[in-house]
Amino acid sequence: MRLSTKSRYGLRAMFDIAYNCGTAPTQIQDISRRQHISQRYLEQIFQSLKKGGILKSKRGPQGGYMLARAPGEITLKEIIQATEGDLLLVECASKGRKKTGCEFDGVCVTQSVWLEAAANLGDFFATLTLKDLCDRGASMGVSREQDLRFVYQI
Amino acid sequence: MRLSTKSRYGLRAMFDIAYNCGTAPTQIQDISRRQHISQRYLEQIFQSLKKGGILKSKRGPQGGYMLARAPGEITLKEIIQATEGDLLLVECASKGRKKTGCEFDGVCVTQSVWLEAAANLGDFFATLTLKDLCDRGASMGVSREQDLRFVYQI
DNA sequence: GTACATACTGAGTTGTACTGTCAGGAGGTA
DNA sequence: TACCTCCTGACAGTACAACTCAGTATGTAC
Repeated sequence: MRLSTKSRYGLRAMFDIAYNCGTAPTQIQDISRRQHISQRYLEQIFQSLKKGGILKSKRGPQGGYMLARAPGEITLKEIIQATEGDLLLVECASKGRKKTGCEFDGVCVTQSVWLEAAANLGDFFATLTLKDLCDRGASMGVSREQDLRFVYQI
Repeated sequence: MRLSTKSRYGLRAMFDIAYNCGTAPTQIQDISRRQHISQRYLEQIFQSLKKGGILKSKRGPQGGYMLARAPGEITLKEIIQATEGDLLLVECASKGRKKTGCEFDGVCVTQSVWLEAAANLGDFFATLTLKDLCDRGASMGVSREQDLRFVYQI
């Protein structure tokens, strides 16, 4: 049971934007450099996050990506759901979706367990926001990069 | 993020043993038939469960598999750990193990999140035992198979 | 309206781990 | 000795994750 790298990278990138930049658009190449994630791959991940409604983009010079809402309003659950597609532990526990094809669907003791566990995990991630991560970062002393563009623009 | 089929099948099989049979050895072919899991594949899974110390086996005629402890003493956490190998959400959050190779190891905000989430999930599975599942099965009205061997042995 | 910077899209590639299958061996019981 | 059951390791196929690439669209500045 592993989260895909899309979730791991996605969370790191979202944190990176929230932590290093305020409301200014962040370019993908900067995030790529800071987080050591392939630029091309990040582009792909960011499309998922955009579809999830938690990331906005702006094209052209001085363009880039920015959070769609305030960091305190974006939960980790949303981020993981956007990158992972869902928050299920097993395929057959997709409550409310169309039939799963499992012959034991509905009369399976373990199915109920997977459902509860997934809900449990979802609740945990829902309690955390990007702002919480920023606070952690600050207290852990994670270095915060100055936005170099302003330096050169003086 | 999905659990492997080894965990799903493993839990189903453990439940099957606890639910359908008491202390008598259960043969793999019976479990295979009831749970619709390939016999060969089950053998493989059961080796993991044996290594985890929650399943015992007996060879020869009237042999089979039995729970190593009482159903109330076997938690789902043990079962999943035995089949899954661990209970991590990401590779880099393997607390206490040797270095993971991640360049952000130790100074990563997200790492701490994955650790907590995994601990959370582990705690959830630790609160449930096979006995709990049997209770659920009974109240859900899951059919319990009579042990056919005794019928034919009259 | 040209040049440039940035995001956007979809198709390709590669590796590896999951999900089994198979053949044969080992160990008990009668 | 015969049979039953578990045990083991090797093997195969397939799907998916994890990227990579080429090219396109769209916005800003001059």
